[in-house]
Amino acid sequence: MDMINEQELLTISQVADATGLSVHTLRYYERVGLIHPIDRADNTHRRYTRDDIGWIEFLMKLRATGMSIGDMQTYAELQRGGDATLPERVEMLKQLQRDVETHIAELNAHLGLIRYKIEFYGGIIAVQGLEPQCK
Amino acid sequence: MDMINEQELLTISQVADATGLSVHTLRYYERVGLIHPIDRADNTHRRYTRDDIGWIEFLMKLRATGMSIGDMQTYAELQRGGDATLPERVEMLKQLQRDVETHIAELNAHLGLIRYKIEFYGGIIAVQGLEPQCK
DNA sequence: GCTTGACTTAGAGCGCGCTCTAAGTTGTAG
DNA sequence: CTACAACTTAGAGCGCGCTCTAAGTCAAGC
Repeated sequence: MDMINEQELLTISQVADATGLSVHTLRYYERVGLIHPIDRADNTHRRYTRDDIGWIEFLMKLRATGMSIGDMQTYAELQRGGDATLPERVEMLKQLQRDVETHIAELNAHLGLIRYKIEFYGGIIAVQGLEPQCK
Repeated sequence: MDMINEQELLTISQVADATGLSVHTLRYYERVGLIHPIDRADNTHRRYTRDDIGWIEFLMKLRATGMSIGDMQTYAELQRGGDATLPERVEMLKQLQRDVETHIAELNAHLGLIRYKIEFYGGIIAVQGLEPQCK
């Protein structure tokens, strides 16, 4: 149906569409080493593989957890080091896990206060709405 | 025991210590309207009340949920409008609640992947550690 | 009288994470 | 042959949320 699917290679704008990142951001990520140097077709245009997309989607998840670009660079660098770097990567993931757990706990606590305020203010509004009739 | 507790008024650096914000940030928050113009002693130095601290701590919680300075300005402005603005403030809080709930759900999903990777990589490391002995 | 230290202001500067611009190349369609 | 669209690069610019600087005021202690 689609030539692109058959050759399994994607242009940068197709990857942008697929991931939600802009083409600018995709090039920026490659420039700073978050993505390995992408293979080229006709020797200039990037051609991404399905694996590249998988890695980019993983990067986006790391970002969404709050990991900094700097730490992601470290992680990407380790990844390129192969299995020998697995212990270090696991250590980074464990630290991230702790950070995210702490963050979620904090958000839940604040959520409790927000809900309380909504309830409390809601009660005041209800009373305000009643008063004119009561008088 | 402490004169400050008796007069219930605090200097900017005491508020910085109490809240964890820097004196720079406290002045910045006031400048941009997140904090109402603080009363002055000797007509220049700020003197914060306990209520001011309460408000600042609430601001910090809004920030920690990811609310932007812009939205906090809107909220602070409404707050100054008194009870008449309660419905609008409740609407903002309800939107914030939805956003935070969505964010927590996303973090939990990513946390699941992180835990899976820690497990998976941990397994590989264990096998790697065994191999030399097995040979 | 002089120094020290805590405060004041207006406004400049900064780190992060993109985001965009300018100028150029290449490939295809009309 | 020309126009157009999609890509390329190096590097500048931007929005956010602080963070800091410079210059000045003021009060207390030596």
